[in-house]
Amino acid sequence: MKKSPTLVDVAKLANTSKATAARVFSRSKSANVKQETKTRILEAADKLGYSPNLSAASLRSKKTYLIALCIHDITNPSSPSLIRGIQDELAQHGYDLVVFNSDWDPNKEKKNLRAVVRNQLDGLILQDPSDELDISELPDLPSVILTSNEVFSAVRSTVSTDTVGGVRKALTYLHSMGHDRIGILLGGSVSQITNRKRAYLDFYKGAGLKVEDRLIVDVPFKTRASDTFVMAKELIVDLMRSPQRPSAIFASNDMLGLAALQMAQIEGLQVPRDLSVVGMDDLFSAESASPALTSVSKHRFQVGAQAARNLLNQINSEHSTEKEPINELVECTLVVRDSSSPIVEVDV
Amino acid sequence: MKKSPTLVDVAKLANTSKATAARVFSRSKSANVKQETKTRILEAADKLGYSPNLSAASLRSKKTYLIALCIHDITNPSSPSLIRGIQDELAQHGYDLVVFNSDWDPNKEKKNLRAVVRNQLDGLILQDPSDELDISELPDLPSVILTSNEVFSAVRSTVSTDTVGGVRKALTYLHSMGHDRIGILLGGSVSQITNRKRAYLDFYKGAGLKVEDRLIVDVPFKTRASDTFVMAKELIVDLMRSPQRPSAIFASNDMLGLAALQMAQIEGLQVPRDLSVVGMDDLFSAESASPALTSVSKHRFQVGAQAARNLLNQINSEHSTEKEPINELVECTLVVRDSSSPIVEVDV
DNA sequence: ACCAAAAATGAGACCGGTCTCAAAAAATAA
DNA sequence: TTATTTTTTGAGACCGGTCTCATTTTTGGT
Repeated sequence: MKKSPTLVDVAKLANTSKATAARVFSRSKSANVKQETKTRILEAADKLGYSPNLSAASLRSKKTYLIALCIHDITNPSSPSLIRGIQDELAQHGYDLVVFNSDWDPNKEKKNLRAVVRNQLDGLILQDPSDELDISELPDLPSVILTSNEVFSAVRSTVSTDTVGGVRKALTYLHSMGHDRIGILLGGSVSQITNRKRAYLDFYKGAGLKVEDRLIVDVPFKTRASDTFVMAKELIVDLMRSPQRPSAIFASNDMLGLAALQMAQIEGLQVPRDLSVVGMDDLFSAESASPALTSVSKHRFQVGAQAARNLLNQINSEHSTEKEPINELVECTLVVRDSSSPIVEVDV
Repeated sequence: MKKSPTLVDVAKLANTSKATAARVFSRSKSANVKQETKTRILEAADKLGYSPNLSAASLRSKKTYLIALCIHDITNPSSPSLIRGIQDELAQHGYDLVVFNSDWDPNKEKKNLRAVVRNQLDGLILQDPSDELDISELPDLPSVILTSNEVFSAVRSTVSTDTVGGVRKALTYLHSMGHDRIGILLGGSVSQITNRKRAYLDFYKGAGLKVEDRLIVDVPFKTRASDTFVMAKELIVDLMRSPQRPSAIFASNDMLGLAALQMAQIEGLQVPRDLSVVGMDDLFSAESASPALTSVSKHRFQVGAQAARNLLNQINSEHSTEKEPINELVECTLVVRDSSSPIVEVDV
């Protein structure tokens, strides 16, 4: 690992000044270097194997061209498409992404935010900040928050998913096929659970259906997906074995939907003949399930892309007067597959 | 976004010199600052809301405490656990991770490697470099390569998976349950396919079984998982409908295994009674499939952790004489679930 | 050919830390 | 108390770019 050449070395070899050489490599503004000198410099750089030192550049220019993404857990199956959406958008503008996990630990979350500012990252995309995080603790840099929490949307740009609408779409779909006793599996964070439960109750009320408490199942949140999965399966069996089982189940995320499929099979229920199942997230696991799981897509890729675009706008208009935060809502889409069908008969 | 305070500001407020203040925040070596001065400096920093500028630090110290991971596609379902393995290990030593995707594009791969050196990242973990990448193009920094390609393992540390052993484990398992006509679904890159095909042929030869070409199915590689999935399903149907269908299928990755489960259901074959299916990767999708898919785990999390550990060792022993590269092999493990069982009968 | 305007180049301060080395202060020994 | 060692502190160079601003060169119109 020998010392790598610097701009001065290149300039010297190209017989020009450091400043001119710099202009060739600088990513900011107009170059204004004569074509001939430019090639001379590039040749010199090439011969020396020169590579600009971004630490030095960013020290002066205050730009690292790195964006932070703070999420809970990259292991979560919906993270990858979110990330991809962000990265693809950022890549077009020469930015790279650093991903931080908090594991749902507020302390780790704060620690990550500190790392973001220490590292001089140019922007931040923050997923679902915990309640422990006060808005005053948000670092003072361009940022987009993925949340529907009004506390944050009041002060920062946000992108959120219209999950309430998504739930409504799923239930409307099932109801239109004759299902009027629909079980709901609620999982995730407390706010997610309450949100979706409300959407469910609203729909039931609006459709003039009778709410049965036993059809509403809360699946306690566990940090490890497998744990939630195991727990979910027990609760689902209870639901399936209850005296009057529902003709359809809406799972508020695909993992719960898959658990339902698995238990249905074990319980000898045929999907969708005996039971329709609809999930939410539209993970690849839904597409590859047997039978393929009908699911509500939250378009995570688009959410990521949207957030990145918003962030880049902020970064590029930094100078201008303090802009109002922009709050965007991404619609859900129902993807119908093989796990749902019109109701056939009601067994009592 | 007002100017943030610097070390000099802190030093001034604490009534000490820049150098002393620096010692309090520097992460390298012994501090040797009197307790009293230290608290005085920390208080000053706290009052000003000081946060060290890592760009400046790394310019001088040549350390960014950032590691690069260059993979093909973060969207690949086995990426997250790999990443997590790496991050958890790195986090313990104060390093963060930057992830780059190549999308199997050699040019993008090279571009990413250049970004790694420009950004002065302290180390590199590179997944399965493309054949177009010459070892001379590898950046000159601590690195671990995830590959079993000897070209690379000769010159750099590597961590690879004993996939050949994994295939053998799966086949041995199926054979021990009476299956002697086992279909194999081959997917992924060319080298992956040839590797596993060889393992399959070796096993068949060793077990004294007769190889039937029609039982060996190559699934062409597509960049998008969904595309591969669709293509796979067609090929699998052909296999299932062939005059003498196998009693078991070994899929060289879980996606193909899931496709097999799905097609079995559509074709009216009951798994595992009519057909045993074994996958490879042990994704969460395998656990959540119906029936739960027996799969060969490649322990991606451990692979990541191992790679990270190896890398950190290199970084910490930089000064010492050029070390020999270390090549590590991670064993596979068979995870038996519900998609496989002893052969019941052979229908002709 | 001459002059104004535009384009290209160069000199050198600057970013905010780290690092070396020497000086000052404190601790310990004699 | 004084000499010696150890701990703490400070001064200032340094890392490798970017940025400003002045200077030089080129261009273009007349």
